Amino acid sequence: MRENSPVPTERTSAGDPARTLQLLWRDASPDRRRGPRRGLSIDAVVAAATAVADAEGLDAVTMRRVAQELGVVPMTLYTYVPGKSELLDLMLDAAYARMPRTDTSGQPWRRRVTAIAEENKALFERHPWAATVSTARPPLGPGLMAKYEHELSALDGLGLGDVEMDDCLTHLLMFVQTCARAAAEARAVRNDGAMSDQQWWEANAPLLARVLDEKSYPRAVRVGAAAGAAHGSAYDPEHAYAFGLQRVLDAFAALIDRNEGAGAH
Amino acid sequence: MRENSPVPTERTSAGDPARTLQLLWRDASPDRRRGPRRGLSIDAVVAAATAVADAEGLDAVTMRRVAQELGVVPMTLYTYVPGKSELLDLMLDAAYARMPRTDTSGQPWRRRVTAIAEENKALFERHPWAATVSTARPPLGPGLMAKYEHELSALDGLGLGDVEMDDCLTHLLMFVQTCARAAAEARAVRNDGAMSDQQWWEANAPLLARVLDEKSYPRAVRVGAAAGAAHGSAYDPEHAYAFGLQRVLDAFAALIDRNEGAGAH
DNA sequence: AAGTACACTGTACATCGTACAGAGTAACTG
DNA sequence: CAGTTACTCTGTACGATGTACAGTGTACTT
Repeated sequence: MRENSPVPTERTSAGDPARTLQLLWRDASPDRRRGPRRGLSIDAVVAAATAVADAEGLDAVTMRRVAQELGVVPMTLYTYVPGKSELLDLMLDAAYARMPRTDTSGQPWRRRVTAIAEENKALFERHPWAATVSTARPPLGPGLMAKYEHELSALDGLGLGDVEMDDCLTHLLMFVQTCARAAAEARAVRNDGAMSDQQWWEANAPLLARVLDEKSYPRAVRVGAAAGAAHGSAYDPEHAYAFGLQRVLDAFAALIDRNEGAGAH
Repeated sequence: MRENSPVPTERTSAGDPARTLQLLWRDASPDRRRGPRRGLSIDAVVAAATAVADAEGLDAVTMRRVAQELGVVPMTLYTYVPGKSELLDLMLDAAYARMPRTDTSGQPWRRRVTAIAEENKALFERHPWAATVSTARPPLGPGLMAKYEHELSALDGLGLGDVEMDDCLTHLLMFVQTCARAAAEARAVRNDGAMSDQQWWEANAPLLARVLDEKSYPRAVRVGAAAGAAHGSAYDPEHAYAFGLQRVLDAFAALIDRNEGAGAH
């Protein structure tokens, strides 16, 4: 039997924001700490948690598991990190910080924007869990800041206003993250139960055919069949990304042209 | 202290797919059932769960809670539904089924597509939890089918191929759902802890100002400030939706024009 | 009247984040 | 040097969750 429950979106940034910021920026108040020397470091904890998440998904990242990975009892982690949410914040910001940022200055804007999309896609491929961490109240750490600065530079000089630049970037990043999340879910479902995509469709097809007559749902049946045939399966995340990215680029083109037209007069 | 853990995306469709389909289509094998009469109905269970989810969010939807709402012991629910995932499937498909579907035939395509977006936006406003339920392996019930059929009709007759129609619809729906999810998360964060958005920023501002010098992140500081000033807060879901929808429409326009151009010759 | 399939109940388990209280250690204070 | 204090690390414990499993009683079929 598979777990069939809601897909949890993990929240970040729960506790004291100031403390969280200090952690993100590694602003350890260098008071000569008294007691025993610390056996670990924040970075070690973050690295261990990230390793677990990369290898086995976010669900496997439990305080118990991370502690075990570090040869320590679970509660020990709480001397490094206020709680699990903050740990996720740190993981995410660290992942942002590690992203390679290719310099595309001088290249045409479509290539620049595509590079941003690809960099984010690569992030979510290396760290699928990152796509499923909620970023309401994002981790305002050095990683996110460097990422934001870098990505804005790809949208600079196109005649967009500051707010428009932010809007466009948000739009693009939401798109890439949504694709990554969908891909991660698709992968999770595939590996989850004993049931492959194929088996699932084979199990559903007969009953579905009986109940889904072409008279009631003519377009749905036709288009669903066409789409299913085009990409091999019910849903092809890679195709959705490729298609969607072209749409986003077209949309930006229209916006830029409009601004140029307005600016030209 | 707030919960700071990952935001769970609930999964659907875990158990036997055939059984799930039977439930979705209410294909109760009408074998003369033997034992005592059932005190409840699937619809009652789904309605109770939906009411809880609407009022208190998906986290409040536990088997214990739904059972209590129905004056029944938790395990009783399992005689109506194989598990929680299937319950979520049923909730979602029922919500799809209830969506009002405005007839926009004859109207210009931008208005038709906008109507689709608005209908989905309204769904997620009435049922915020619906945006957070994962739909890898969506609930292939009558609600989804009716929704799919209806939405395809808005994209019909524009010169798009069948696969393109599906791609466009997927792109649009992913966009709306992502906005709704972000809005739901923003709302959750607001109501979650004792901390309002304002308090959070006020708590963060001093430390952030100290660490975020304009030399290192010139664009980020400038654009971030501009965006924050434009909409009142750090993130304005309503604005992101309005902006993004125009982009999606522009993108569809480009695709349609291209097809017309190709078709014209 | 006997048998059977089913609805419903109660208890129980593993898992999670983390509160809380204790034990030991190193630096500061005198 | 001794005493205090702040800190690290540990062990135990709690409430919550989905649901497996083993009853208990009911209404239909034979």
